[in-house]
Amino acid sequence: MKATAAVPLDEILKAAGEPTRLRLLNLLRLGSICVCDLQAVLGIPQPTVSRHLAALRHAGLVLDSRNGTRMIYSLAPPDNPQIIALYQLLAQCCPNDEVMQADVARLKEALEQGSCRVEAYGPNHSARKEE
Amino acid sequence: MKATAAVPLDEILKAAGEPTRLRLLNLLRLGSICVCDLQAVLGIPQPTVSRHLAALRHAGLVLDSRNGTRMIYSLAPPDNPQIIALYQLLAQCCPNDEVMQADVARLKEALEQGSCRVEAYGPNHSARKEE
DNA sequence: TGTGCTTATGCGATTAAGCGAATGAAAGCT
DNA sequence: AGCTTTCATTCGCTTAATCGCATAAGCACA
Repeated sequence: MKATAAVPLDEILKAAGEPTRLRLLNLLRLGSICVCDLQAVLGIPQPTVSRHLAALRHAGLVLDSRNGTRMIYSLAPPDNPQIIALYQLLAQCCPNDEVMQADVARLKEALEQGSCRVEAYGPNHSARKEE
Repeated sequence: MKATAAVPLDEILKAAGEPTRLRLLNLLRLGSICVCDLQAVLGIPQPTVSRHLAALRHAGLVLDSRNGTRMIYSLAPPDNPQIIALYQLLAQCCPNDEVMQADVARLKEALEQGSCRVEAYGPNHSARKEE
């Protein structure tokens, strides 16, 4: 029963080392979000969002779970040193980034309007890993 | 007098998200090392080492200084949150990597034989930044 | 089954990354 | 100056990454 299949550190950093994927990771720090909401916040085509999310999933950085027709994405649980350290890095650096600040602002605005739904993390959070 | 010219986080992660560059960063955690010694430890062609070091330098992750015919590379000083967080990540993850363990072992072996020279960090450490 | 909504994937084109081999460039030594 | 050592850069090539567009696949509901 292995954890996240031990993704090499260079692959983790490569997955995170892309502007759009960093924005996705930053948004997912707030909770689980579906693809269409992520697309709306980022303002980029849906296939692009989906592909970047797939890249993050292959690197073991996010998990997905289906809710009806929607795929809910969330950050992978910090169950190994690499993920833990990366999340610390995100927590320290993302709040200083203007683009990410704007993303969070748009997400919260959509939240108040009820046009999207961010599920906060909880104990009963079943999500499949990898592939 | 700005620090490291504020390299975006995604560029920093992209620079670090490559196997050879990660090995270079890990070795430089031990001190400043010249190109030829890095080449010997990694066992890869010299132009390849030089190119990867240039990529790390453009990302603000390493500094270089000339000593005679040799270029001495060293980790950039942790003068901003991004660099600090990255170094924490390296410190937590690199010791668990077998390849990097072997690199360090080879470097220390070369050190004992006197065939290379690692300069530990000190106060009188002048190195030029960027370009 | 058919329709609509949401997400994933295939395809083609563009761009970027990486490497090997050769060449340049800089410094020290005789 | 000539030679050696050390390092950077160029060229050509191969491979990988990214994107836009179109299309397929999965689910819900009538």
